[in-house]
Amino acid sequence: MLKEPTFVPVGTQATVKSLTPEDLKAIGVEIFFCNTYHLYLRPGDKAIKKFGGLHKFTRWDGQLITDSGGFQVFSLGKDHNGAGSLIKISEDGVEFRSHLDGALHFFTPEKSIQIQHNLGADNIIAFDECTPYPATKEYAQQALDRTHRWAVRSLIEHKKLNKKLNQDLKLYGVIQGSYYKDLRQQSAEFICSQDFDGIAIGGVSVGEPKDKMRQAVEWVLPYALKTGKPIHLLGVGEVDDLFDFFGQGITSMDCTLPTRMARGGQFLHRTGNAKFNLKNRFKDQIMHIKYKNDQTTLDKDCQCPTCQKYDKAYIHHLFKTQELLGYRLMSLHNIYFMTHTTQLIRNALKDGTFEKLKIDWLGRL
RNA sequence: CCAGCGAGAGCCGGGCGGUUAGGCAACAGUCUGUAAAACUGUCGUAGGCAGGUUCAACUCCUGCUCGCUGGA
Repeated sequence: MLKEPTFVPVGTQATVKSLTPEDLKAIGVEIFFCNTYHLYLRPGDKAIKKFGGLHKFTRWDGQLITDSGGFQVFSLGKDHNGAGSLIKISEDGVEFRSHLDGALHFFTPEKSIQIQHNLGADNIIAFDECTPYPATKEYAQQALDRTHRWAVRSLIEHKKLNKKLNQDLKLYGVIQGSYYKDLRQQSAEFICSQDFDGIAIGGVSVGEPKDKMRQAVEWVLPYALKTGKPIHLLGVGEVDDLFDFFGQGITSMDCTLPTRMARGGQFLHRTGNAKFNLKNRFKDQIMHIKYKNDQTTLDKDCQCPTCQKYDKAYIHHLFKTQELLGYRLMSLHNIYFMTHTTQLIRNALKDGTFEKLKIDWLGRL
């Protein structure tokens, strides 16, 4: 499990897109996040189990965490360009229509946990519903109660399997509650009272304004901190989030953003001291015409493998020509930026210099 | 010299007497437990030139220019 602030890149299909395990090691990655739903569909959890589990399959000897499929209840539930919802939720579980071939699959909490045990990540997550935003209070309450019942079922199945398979996977329970204070607190109280190994905060970064997200986390944090267990913030990871949440005791967060942005040509960087916290302060687009002849690196003083050798003009060219190397170099850089910044935060928290560091970066506390 | 065909935005290109072609490129924006090497927006009254017919022409007609093909 993760004891210190850790940024967790996302490798949905058992790969952080475009990078090898050696790359990940080189840029300070300790753990990455795989997905139960996607790996269940392809290549299949049983296949992965036969290969000896995710670690052997991927040749990654660091830690791994799998998501339960709970986020897909949200993301596949949305209409994508009028394609219609691919899921149906009931008390027992969720009916998924595969986005690959339309076939029906049914996930229950037990099934999600079974799949996750087959996949064999070090850390796994209870099956939940990532509540869409906005949600009515009635719906949020109903979804929350169901998620709690699923949490208990997940926990029971997990303990059973850990014993049966002689494994010691760690299970995170997920707090939901949408954007209602009493529901969030109710959820925090319940999840924190159960025998989970870690606490995850979910249902955030689903389209809500950022101040609401911060508030929802703050409602819940006192309960989670009291348990002394690792606290994972699901799906969050803009640069300012690292400071806002690690600073308050969150121990890990995962996010697709650094890798997804990388593939879109956006690179993370830090330029000078911020007097105020401009949106987009930490990101820029390599394909902008102004970088066509720019022979400086993506970020001044960056120690990542990309910035050790390559300049903006070259990476600009790789993106304009859609060369695969561009995605790779940019992913290396962005993830390094996240892990390195997290490392700075770790150190500052130990030294007691965190507030100074945060003001230095964000221009605020 | 004659005949046939063709000419459209930076490039390619379908259609049509009236109302957005479309694609690519270019430029910009968006992305927070990945249906994402994705998505969105902008590319300005573009129609080889000159006339004619018509309420209305990129579309029909005439001439010219240029290009391709074939023939003397």
